[in-house]
Amino acid sequence: MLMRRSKEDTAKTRASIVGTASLRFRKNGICETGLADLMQAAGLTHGGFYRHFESKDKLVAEAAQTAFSSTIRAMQTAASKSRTSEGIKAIAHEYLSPKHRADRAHGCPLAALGSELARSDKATRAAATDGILKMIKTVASQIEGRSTRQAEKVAMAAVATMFGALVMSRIVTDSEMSDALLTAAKERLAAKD
Amino acid sequence: MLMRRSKEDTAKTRASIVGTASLRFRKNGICETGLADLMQAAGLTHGGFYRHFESKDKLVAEAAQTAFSSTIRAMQTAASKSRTSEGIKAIAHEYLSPKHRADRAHGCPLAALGSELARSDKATRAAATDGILKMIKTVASQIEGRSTRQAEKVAMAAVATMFGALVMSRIVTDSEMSDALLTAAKERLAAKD
DNA sequence: TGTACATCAGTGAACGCGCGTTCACTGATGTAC
DNA sequence: TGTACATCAGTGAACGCGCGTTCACTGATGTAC
Repeated sequence: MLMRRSKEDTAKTRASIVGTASLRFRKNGICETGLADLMQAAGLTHGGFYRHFESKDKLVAEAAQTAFSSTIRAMQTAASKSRTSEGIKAIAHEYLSPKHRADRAHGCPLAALGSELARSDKATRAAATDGILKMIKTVASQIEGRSTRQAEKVAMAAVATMFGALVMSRIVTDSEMSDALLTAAKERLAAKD
Repeated sequence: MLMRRSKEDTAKTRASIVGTASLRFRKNGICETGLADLMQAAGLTHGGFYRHFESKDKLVAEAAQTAFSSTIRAMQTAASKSRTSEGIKAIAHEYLSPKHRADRAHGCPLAALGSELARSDKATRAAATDGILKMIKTVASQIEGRSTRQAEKVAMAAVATMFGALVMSRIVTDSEMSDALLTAAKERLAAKD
């Protein structure tokens, strides 16, 4: 049993708790995820939690930020693989895929936790706001022939459509309807307006 | 202290529990709402809960159904007040209003509980599926000049856009951005595709 | 560079609390005769 | 129609459990001399 670690180890432990939390919150929900389980999943005992975080709420804010970052990165990667004119289609193809639908833990935190985030404290909502804005800007950057302002408006609606469709596709018990929701959103995003 | 009630009273009590639950779940979340608080809000003690429901999960499924019904009714009412060609605009105007954004308890359960519903048991998700389908059909009935199948596809994307935008507008801490999200979705829905 | 000591990451037991659920009890309702 | 009794809605105390959080303790790290 090792006690006090080097500063490097401490930072690694902290990052591991945040990373584990960002997966488990997305998979099972924030309220439904206990700190003891979480710490065990990160290979630690629950007592040590408060050496790294003031409260569960503080961890939630950090875990949300981490989750948004990784989703934004995935969107940028998807877009970078195609011409700008096809960028939105590429993002939508990944976002609205059966793979993303099936893997909440590694997917968009907005889709995994949206309604819980709306009830979270200021710090978590601020982190989510930043993440949402970056998602919108990422999508907007793929829109040609419009002012930044107009492109962002279109991007806001596009993100809403993708996120809304993915959540519904996850709720629905009818698999044909679930697929249809993903397809309908994809077609809508591909259409000129 | 009155004991056993008439059948009529029993039915009223049951309906009151479901109604109270549908409000409180939407306001505070399902996991965050305790049965003791819930029963107290309905004017009862917690012990009596199991005379009406097998478990909390069973109540959740019924409360979801109730919440969806009232939202669908509101959509139908909004649409019925305008010409069919303007029906979607009328629905979007209500759905994407600051009033709806501010009042989770009486609003759309998909927006209030979306990500929690995705993690709920089969019965609750089945109730939500029914509600989502009826919402889509309500919107689709306002679309002219398309086959039923095509109208439903467009309606799926429209519901996704409205629901997604409302949830984001509730999360965001920047009130200008929150308004912009509602407006952007409204404009997108008003546009011909 | 080597030694003495303060720091603090991590442990594991314990805190009070509220959770969903169960149960013995009460007494008006509804039923059987 | 009137009486005797079974039903069961609602009460309030209790169940075990897991929650977020606290704390005394351990001992390697990092620092001061």
